[in-house]
Amino acid sequence: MKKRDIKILLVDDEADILEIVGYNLSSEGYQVTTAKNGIEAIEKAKKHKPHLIILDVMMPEMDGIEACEKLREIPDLSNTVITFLTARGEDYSQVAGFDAGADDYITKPIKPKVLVSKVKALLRRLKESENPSDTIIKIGELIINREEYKITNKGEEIILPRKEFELLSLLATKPGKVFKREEILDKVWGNEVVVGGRTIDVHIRKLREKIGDKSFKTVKGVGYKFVD
Amino acid sequence: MKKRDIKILLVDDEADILEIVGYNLSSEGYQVTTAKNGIEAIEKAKKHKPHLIILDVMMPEMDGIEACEKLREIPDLSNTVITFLTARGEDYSQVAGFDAGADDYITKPIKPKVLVSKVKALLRRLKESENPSDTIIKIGELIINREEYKITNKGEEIILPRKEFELLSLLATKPGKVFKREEILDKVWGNEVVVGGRTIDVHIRKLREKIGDKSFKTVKGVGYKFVD
DNA sequence: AAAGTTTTTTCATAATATATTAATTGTAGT
DNA sequence: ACTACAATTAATATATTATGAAAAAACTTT
Repeated sequence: MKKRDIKILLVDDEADILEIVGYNLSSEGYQVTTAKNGIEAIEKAKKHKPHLIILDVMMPEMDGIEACEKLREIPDLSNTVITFLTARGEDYSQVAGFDAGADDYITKPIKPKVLVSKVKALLRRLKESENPSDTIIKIGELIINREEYKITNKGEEIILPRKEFELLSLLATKPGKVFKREEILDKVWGNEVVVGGRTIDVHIRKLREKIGDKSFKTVKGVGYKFVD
Repeated sequence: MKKRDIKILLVDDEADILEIVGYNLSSEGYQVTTAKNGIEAIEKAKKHKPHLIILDVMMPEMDGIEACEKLREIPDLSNTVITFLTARGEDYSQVAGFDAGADDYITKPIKPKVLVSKVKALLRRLKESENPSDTIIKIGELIINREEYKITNKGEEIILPRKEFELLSLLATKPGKVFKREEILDKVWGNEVVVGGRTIDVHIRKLREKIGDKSFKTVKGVGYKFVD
């Protein structure tokens, strides 16, 4: 996601703060919306679906904690990061804040540079969870999550030992392609390692048991392929 | 960060200078460590991870510039400010110093007041850039406050030793993700440090005892993951 | 500086999961 | 039906982790 597509909602009852913090974030390229109390915050949050909400704890009308709880109940905002603005040393509000569903807090007095770098950090977190691209391989009903070393087949979670996992990963990178035994040994075992001729078969068999017989096709004299 | 938590490493071959400068900084409330040559400086820097290093350019054994280059290569010291002590008018060493990665220089003869105010200025810079990254990590009932080095599990506060804390922090940054042993060593221990193969297991065990057995899943042959 | 405490690391051993082999049976393709 | 290769099964070997206890190192307190 590009920086200028990131929306931040800034909530504080002091106009000064809205202005200075808003200015700093805007000049970083973010889209900033402001609200001056909890009620307004919820309205605007529903409307704009911001990625990050910066929420003052002490506010008239509806305080930050209450607002946070309400915000957390809005389904569209489940991925939104919420951070509190709190006076230094207010331990109570910090703890209550986390119960209410906040992700972080920033202490007043606010130093623009600190704030901006904190915002960047929070949004980095957001970005990371955004692209699970190449760590995940999906074929039909089968999902291979390389990061979590986890397989999901027809919604059912399967845990495979390392070699099996890697063998499956390999075959699944190109469904339909026949992988020669040699190639499999090379990629899964590493070609220095010498293993007997039937080792691959055994692993294939285990995969067949766990994933499904028809998914693995034997090509006699050549190798194996994974089919959809 | 509180003043008394700020560590300064002072490096000079002249005992007089160590004493007078050290005294002035200590009485300002900083934690001062000293070294009398470059080699010792590197050892102590690795050990103490100072926030500021004041380094004499002219020293026996290993001169300041060489030491500075070496220091800059230590990963833990990437945020450390390094400043040179140099005789007035030694233009050459000043230039070379910046190439080597110094942030500032102080000219001899040293006037304590000037030095102290310079140090304060340098550390102010540090504070602003102070890594405000993911201060809070929250997973289910577990809250990790990296700023305060504190864990709260089901409302109960837990104090963990550094290594355990850092290991937990790492795993918790991506629940579900399997962290390879290698990666863990790299991020928690720093891969220059060599520890035996079973060290990670032992730390995981401690975490299991303290946080809960089911939260940590081992993936044989790969590593460990934190699960919700 | 010494004694005590906590944390970190190591090491040996047990427990377990995973990988490989080997022997046997099965089967597709000529 | 023969043959070459693959499938199967169970037994065996190997690799990897868990655990307990204790040494070493790092910190604290006196």
